[in-house]
Amino acid sequence: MITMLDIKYIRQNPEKVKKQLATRGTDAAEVEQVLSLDQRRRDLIVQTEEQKQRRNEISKQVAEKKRAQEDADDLIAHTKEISQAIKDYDEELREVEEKLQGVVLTLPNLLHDSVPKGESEEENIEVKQWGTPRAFAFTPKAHWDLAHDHDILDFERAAKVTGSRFTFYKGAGARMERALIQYMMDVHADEHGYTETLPPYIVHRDSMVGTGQLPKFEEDAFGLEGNPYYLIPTSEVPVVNLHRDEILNSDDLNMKYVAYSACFRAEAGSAGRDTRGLIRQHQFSKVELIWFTKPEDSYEALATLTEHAERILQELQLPYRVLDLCSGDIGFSAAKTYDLEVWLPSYEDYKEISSCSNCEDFQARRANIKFKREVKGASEFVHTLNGSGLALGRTVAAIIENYQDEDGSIRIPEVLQPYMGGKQSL
RNA sequence: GGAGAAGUACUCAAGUGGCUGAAGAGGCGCCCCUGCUAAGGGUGUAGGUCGCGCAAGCGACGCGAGGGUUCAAAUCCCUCCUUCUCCGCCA
Repeated sequence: MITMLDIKYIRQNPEKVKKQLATRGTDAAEVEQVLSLDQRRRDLIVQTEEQKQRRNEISKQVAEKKRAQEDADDLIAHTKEISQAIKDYDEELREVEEKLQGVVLTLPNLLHDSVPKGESEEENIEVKQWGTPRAFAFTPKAHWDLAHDHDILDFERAAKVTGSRFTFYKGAGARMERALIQYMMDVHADEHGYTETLPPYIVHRDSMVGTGQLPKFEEDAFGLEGNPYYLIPTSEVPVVNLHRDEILNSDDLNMKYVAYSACFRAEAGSAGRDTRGLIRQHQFSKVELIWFTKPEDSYEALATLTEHAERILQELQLPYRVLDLCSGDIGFSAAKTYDLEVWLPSYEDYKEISSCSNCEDFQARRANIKFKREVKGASEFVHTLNGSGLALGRTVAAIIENYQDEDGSIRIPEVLQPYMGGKQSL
């Protein structure tokens, strides 16, 4: 039985949970339903267990009689009845548990106390700004126009090959994305101490449930027809599930993984938004940072993880800001999230390029990931964190736009030059 | 994809219908001996989930997963998953 929110906690603090979830738009009726199903479930367990205990006792007597070569027909007849009763209780129990799971798996995580209250992204709080958006002496072009001029991104032909919201990278464009992957992986693996991974891009349903994409957001995912598989929307899914159903050694925490992968998102519900360029694609690349920590370490870890992502933006000399997401904008699995937003001249605004979240024990419960402090001690759920370090398509867009010059050339950030054969500009 | 074999506790491994939550060994804990180490002797421990209970505690489930047969299943039957070996195919 998977519990996403601790069912005991809900039972003991129903009002608190209702109030908490209301700030992220969850109806109190759902909590009520959980409570009543939980009550019914426990009643059934008590009843079925009573019967099972009786059956076990009688079975023991039957065994003794049989061994003593005595007749046990009356006892056997009695057990038959009991067994039928058990079957009936178990049947109902199964139904109740299924219903309970159905509801409980769609409840979002509880928020950390520090999360600002708010309805929408309008109410996110800016906690930091780094760098200054460049004052252009000319009218800057959007990355899709620059990319067209340089013939490094081909949206038209990608549409021909696949459909809208796909991109064909070409020449220096393809090279730049590869350079960014290399550069980011090197920084995180070599300097920040992450274990480098290259995960599967396809996972099964349980993994998607484990990290919280399913069952609630089926329409956002790409499922493989005819197979119980899904394309990953982020490498957070395979990497967090790396340790599903495991009890980790306390000495091995914190565990830090960096993963590069392509990510696939159906982007249901975002028709008409960010239709041009690299900003919103069905497939994009991302370098992702994932931590497994002890509960007491997770908020310090969130700060560190966010700094690691920020460092990439700083070294690329891209102006950005950090937002503390409000209750209405925060993701389903997260208890606390900081978004990094990079300055995009074509938007004349900041645009999300990284999202760093502490999921606390929400994913750990779903994916059953625990740790032990001592050999003989009780096991506890770990905390999981994830953050983009960074999303690559948007990084390419940001570089192209922020590094353009009046003559249409695009300079290459210094840290990236060694990864691009020493080239200094396009 | 085809044909075989196997999946038991932290690890290896016995068990083929009832007295088995599961022999044995390793490991691990404690004690003794050996002036260190290695080795030896003794002894102890067995994980997890769920429920009831203020608690001590009690109970249920559990031998890859899920069903079934039976009064009773680690043990019999079915389905699935994984691993290994052989064959085919492929980057």
